[in-house]
Amino acid sequence: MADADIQPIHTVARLLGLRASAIRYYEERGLVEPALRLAGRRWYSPEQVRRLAIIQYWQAYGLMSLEEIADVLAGPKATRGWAEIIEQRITALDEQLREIAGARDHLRHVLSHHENSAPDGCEHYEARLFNGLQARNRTP
Amino acid sequence: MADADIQPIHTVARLLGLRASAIRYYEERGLVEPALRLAGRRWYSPEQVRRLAIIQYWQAYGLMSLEEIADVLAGPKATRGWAEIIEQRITALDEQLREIAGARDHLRHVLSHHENSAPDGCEHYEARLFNGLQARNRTP
DNA sequence: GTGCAAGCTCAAGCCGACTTGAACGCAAGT
DNA sequence: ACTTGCGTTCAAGTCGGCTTGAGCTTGCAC
Repeated sequence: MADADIQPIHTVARLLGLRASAIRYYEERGLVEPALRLAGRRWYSPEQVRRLAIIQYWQAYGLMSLEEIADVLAGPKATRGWAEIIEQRITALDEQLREIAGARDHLRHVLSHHENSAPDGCEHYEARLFNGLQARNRTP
Repeated sequence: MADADIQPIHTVARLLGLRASAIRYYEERGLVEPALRLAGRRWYSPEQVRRLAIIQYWQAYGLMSLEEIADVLAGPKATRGWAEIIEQRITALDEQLREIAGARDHLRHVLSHHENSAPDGCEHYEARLFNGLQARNRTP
């Protein structure tokens, strides 16, 4: 019954909505390995499929780079900064949530107040636009 | 007094936290033009600076591609789908907000429940991971 | 008038995340 | 025996968004 769960690359790819080439690429980058190779061909166990799903999930919308995912998946044994990476990510995601919500409201505003004009040249923008700026310019 | 508001490229770049090369690139892609050229050199009015700020704001976090921003900035006169582009973006941003919030909670969970183990191999994941999958696999 | 920093243009390079193409391997069906 | 159809490797290409480098021009200070 255990062997029935093991799947070839295209099956996994189709299940996850990935291309086989992407899976091979993840392997090349050290993120995942097939459970087994038969005559050179890759076979994946449910465990690896889950791992691929995690990779895909974390990587969606560019939330984490493959390298960061690799670090996190390697776990505490391999990476000193494991928890730190995740904490940083959480902070970054919170920031990102605020930014995106702001951008969305901003677009809603454009839609409701500027139906007959290009969206630039409106004073309503100023505040939001340049608030963001001040935040960004603290660093450089 | 109006002329006092007009600024050369590096001043604008510094103000916005951009590189001059990025501003030239935006111009090449048709997103912005200097108000004036003196002996070939670019000078920007507050209007253009605002436009650059908009570009930067919308482009942050890959929320919109430069091409989409160009379309939206071109306005109703130039683009039939102006409002549609923005509506699509709003929808996409809402979706993105949900995804990112989910990912953040997910990471929080990893942090609190897996301090001593690699984050894969945990059943808590399954639901969220494969829910997302089902959504993604409706299309292909 | 001589330097030299800053600007300009144009082409090429870079990064991440893949995809694509060429050339080949292996196993099953007819 | 041979074709079909995935599979494999490795190198090179693609895309977006810039950056960098070469080679030339300008503006300003001394």
